[in-house]
Amino acid sequence: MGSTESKNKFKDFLLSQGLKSTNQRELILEEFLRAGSHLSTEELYLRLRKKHPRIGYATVHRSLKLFAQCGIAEQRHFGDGQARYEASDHDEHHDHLICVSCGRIVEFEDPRIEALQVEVAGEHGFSIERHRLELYGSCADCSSTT
Amino acid sequence: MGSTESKNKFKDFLLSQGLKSTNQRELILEEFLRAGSHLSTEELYLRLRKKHPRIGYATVHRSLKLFAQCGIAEQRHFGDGQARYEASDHDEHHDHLICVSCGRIVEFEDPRIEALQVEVAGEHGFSIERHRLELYGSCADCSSTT
DNA sequence: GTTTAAATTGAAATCCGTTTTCAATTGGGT
DNA sequence: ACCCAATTGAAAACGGATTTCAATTTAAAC
Repeated sequence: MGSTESKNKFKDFLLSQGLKSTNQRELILEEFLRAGSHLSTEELYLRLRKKHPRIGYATVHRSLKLFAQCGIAEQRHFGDGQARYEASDHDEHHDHLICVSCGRIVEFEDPRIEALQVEVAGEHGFSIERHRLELYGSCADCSSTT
Repeated sequence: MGSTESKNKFKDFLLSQGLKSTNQRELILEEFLRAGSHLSTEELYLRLRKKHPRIGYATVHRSLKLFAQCGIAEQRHFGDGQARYEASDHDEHHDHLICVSCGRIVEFEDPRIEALQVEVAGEHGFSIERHRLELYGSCADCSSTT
């Protein structure tokens, strides 16, 4: 999903919900899209504060929730206790590789794994809505340094 | 891992660490093993309190951490914001199916998925230490009721 | 351009699960 | 029985997420 596309989608969402388009929301969305992946609320807030010191944490928090509601962002939890958000691609789902040493996060997808998940769930009578797959280990850089 | 086996392992662990075997720890371990799977600290605490009102929440919390340290329990997070503990089988790893409607948690394992995970990680230069796979959907009971 | 009602904002307060503090108690080696 | 270290439970502290509320801003109506 392109940057412009996300912005339009967000505007449509605001309109459809009777919500208002504000300067803060635009700034936060822009920084969110620019910053790239897997930011926590805190991290995004700190980045924004450099250029726009008057934006409050609560507004960043609320904006991220709106982004998630309207489908341009997704909330993730990687076990460090804080929520992270990523821009959503929507058609293509992906999972994550997380380096336990340096914290690097790599996205991947594998249709074979997805297919097996559906199969296994079916064997237990479940129909899957969504899933979470995270692989924790050492990335190439960190493996070689040890 | 059997109940007796877990208890012995815990006692060995306590000894090896210079920690003490106390009445509370025994009671908490027993209830934990009896209660079965995926309890939160709060839930275990409430169960214990019925029979042993003098056991404090903090002690339950600390005991669960000890169980995890010594390998007879594992901490899990299923996205409802609180940690859950399950008795660990140790040789056989398993993943989880979670019913989003009734909260039922089913364990499963699939060597084919595990193998693919290793393969995919390798393609990105990662060596896996551990992983987390959770499938969220509707169980048979809840699917039929809708 | 004004007016107006409703939504939004930011600072601070609150929430809620987790973890720590600390004085009192208990375990277990001597 | 004595001693010292570990343990306990109540309460406080913690940390991230969320809410409150008075002041401000939006945008629709006039």
